[in-house]
Amino acid sequence: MSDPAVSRTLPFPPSGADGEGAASCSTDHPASRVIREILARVGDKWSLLVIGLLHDGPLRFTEIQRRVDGISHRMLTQTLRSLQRDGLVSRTSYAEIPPRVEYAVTPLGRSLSEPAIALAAWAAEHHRAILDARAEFDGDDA
Amino acid sequence: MSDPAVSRTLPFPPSGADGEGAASCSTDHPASRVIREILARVGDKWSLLVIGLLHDGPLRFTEIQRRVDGISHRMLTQTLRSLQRDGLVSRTSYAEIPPRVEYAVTPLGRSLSEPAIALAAWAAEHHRAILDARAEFDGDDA
DNA sequence: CTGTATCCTTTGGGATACTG
DNA sequence: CAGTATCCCAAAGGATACAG
Repeated sequence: MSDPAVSRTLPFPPSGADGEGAASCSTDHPASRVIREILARVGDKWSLLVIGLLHDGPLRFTEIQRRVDGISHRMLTQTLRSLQRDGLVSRTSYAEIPPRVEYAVTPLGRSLSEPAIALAAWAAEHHRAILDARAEFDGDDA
Repeated sequence: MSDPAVSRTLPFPPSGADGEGAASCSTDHPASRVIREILARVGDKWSLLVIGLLHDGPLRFTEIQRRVDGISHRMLTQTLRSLQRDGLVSRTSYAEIPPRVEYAVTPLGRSLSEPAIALAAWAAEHHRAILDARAEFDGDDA
């Protein structure tokens, strides 16, 4: 893990001290935009799931659908298009009958796995604590 | 391999060396549920934003609303309730007139900032690559 | 098998008015 | 100031049918 200049700062400077400089940001909330963009990209219901699944190796359309439990035909197509568009997965179609298409994560997509896994690890670690807090909040009127 | 010789466009090992162990999907999909739960929790439009904002220190309701650009009164209440319920932020109300309520991140909420920041760092780092990939995908029919 | 288009239900979320 | 409730619209997403 390489953490060059991204020290343990907060995602939100109190009054807009910009350190990212990702694009043309002349507005007031630079880090907000960053977080918003991640969420817009991988915050949907299936993207991270597909990325994680393909981490093991290339898979065909139907195989992905079989493995990602609950995803609809429509959403899988849509998710894969979106990921492909952003350069996170690659699509390779073979001119055969019946048609065969394989999807694989790109290096960029693979690099996303690292923070994603970190987040998943956090969830796994604190899952119980959240459930406890929730239970206490819900039925605390005792 | 009973596979016809078709040139693969991508140099990808079928099984990457996974060192994390937290989100590997090879055997079952235990990570799917975990990822789904995180996304359901912090994948919404405002939760991470509020968590990040409160990282600096406790803030009052109106102050949060002022700082999180674009959030509506309704969504702020709802977001704070949700975060409080999950034990990520704490709510302290002072019996004064006019009423004063302060919100602060709990240790649990603070621990979430770390992977969240990692994800934000990833986004900042690869933002340009994504934009490039997208531009190429969109207007590639030249 | 893979992909697109249509339909329809559910949910997220903004605006606003009202209460303590 | 902080919170709740109502209304309403737009986006997400599932089901299905159809095409290559």
